[in-house]
Amino acid sequence: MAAKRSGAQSKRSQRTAASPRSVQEASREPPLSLERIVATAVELLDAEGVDGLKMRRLADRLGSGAMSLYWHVGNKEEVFDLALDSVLEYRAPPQIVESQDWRGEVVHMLEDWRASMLRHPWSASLLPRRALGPNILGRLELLSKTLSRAGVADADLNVAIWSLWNYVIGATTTRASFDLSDDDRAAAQQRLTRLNERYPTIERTRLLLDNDWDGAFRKGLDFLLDGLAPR
Amino acid sequence: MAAKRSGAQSKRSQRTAASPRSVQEASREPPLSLERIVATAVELLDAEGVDGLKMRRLADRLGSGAMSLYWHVGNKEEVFDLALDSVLEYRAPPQIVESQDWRGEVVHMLEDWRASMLRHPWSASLLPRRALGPNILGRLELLSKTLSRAGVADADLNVAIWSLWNYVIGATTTRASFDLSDDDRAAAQQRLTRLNERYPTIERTRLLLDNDWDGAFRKGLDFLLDGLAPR
DNA sequence: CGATTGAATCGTACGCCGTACGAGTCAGAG
DNA sequence: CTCTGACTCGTACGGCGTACGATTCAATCG
Repeated sequence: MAAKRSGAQSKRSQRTAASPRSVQEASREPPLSLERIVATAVELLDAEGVDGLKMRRLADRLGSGAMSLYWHVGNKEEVFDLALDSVLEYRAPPQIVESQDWRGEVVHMLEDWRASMLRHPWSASLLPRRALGPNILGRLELLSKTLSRAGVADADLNVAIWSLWNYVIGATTTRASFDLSDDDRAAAQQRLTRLNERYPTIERTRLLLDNDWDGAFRKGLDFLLDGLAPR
Repeated sequence: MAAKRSGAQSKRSQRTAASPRSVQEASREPPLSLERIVATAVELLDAEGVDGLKMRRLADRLGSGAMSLYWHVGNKEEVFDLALDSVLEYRAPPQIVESQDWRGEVVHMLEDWRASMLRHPWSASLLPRRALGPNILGRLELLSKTLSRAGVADADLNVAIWSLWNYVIGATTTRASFDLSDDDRAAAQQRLTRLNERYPTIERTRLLLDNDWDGAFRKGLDFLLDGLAPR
């Protein structure tokens, strides 16, 4: 049995350091590796979107044959999982010991989360359907720890975390998919105006035209936090 | 030019009423129609999930050739759009004139929304990426109207609506994709326990094992509404 | 040193997908 | 009877994910 690669453990990559560059002096491409594959997949996803990621195209960008990828990953789904988690790394800001400003920390992390996903819009549509990678779990852990230290009872903790998670997921997926061109938005508005008698209220408040996504995210988040932990 | 079908206008289906059953007395299958296609697509999606909907398979169920569908719909994406919106119809409960209980109405509509989507789990993953059909717009309009009558200022209305929308989207997509078997859940928990030193807090509160989705949804929604419109 | 091994690469091929195209069917109108 | 237009469908094409087996090559061992 060939065994292939087993799980998430990495045992590759102590080669470049030791080998004398091999016989082929100028083989331009560095060797394939999980890291390169994931990084290139992210590039490709950024450039072409979810539907643009094809194994053949990914291999082209890597300068390799399509089937070579399957030595490093089990299948295409795994590429999605790895690309998603790789984009969600979070380094908490440096802070002198235990900050008192738990609310600021939560807002900062969630806004960073949202920003990361909007930098890679494909990630928003992927997140809800995928396995929880280490970076995602790390964010949940941080959130949990912060809220817990802020005095939220364990009994309410899960509800609080899921509420915030829901909010972030919803806001980013919506934002990512409603990022229409101005033309599209105008068309949508026209359609809505034509149906004015059916949807008078959302037409009046210009729900579909409202462009201040960042502000709305922040305001809504504040409301939610108010509800979760009244000051 | 063949013109095909133009938009959403329906001009079909005044045939069954008038025709004398045709020559072929026992052509078992009723004729193709948008309604039948959408209804069958929903069945198929329920049975096989998003990836299980193939044009050929859909045609099989309808007893027609695969290409016949393309007379009624433009492409596969349109089938998704129509199936999604068809599943989100909402009939507001009968109520004597203007109810005072705006909060109850909102909660009822949103819980119904969530229930509808969980009855058809594929719909949750589709919703954020799709066009707004009439049923979805109808729900937004109802939400908007109710909150407005409850006294929410127009300036805050959009934020309130999007916050609730985000919450529902996030909760349903998460719930639909985390609906693991007990085995899966146990495996996830094991993995988490093995990494206990990395994620102690979410391990302690059993975040991934918490099974009370309905209760969490309701509680989180209450928190959010508290924040949006303090009683 | 040559033989062996196992990690890594890749060419070919298979089955399935969405759907373009154009030929067929058939009811009703002229 | 002919014509027309709504509707159906068989065939075919290009592209997809990936199974499979051959191939390459550096490291290892007798």
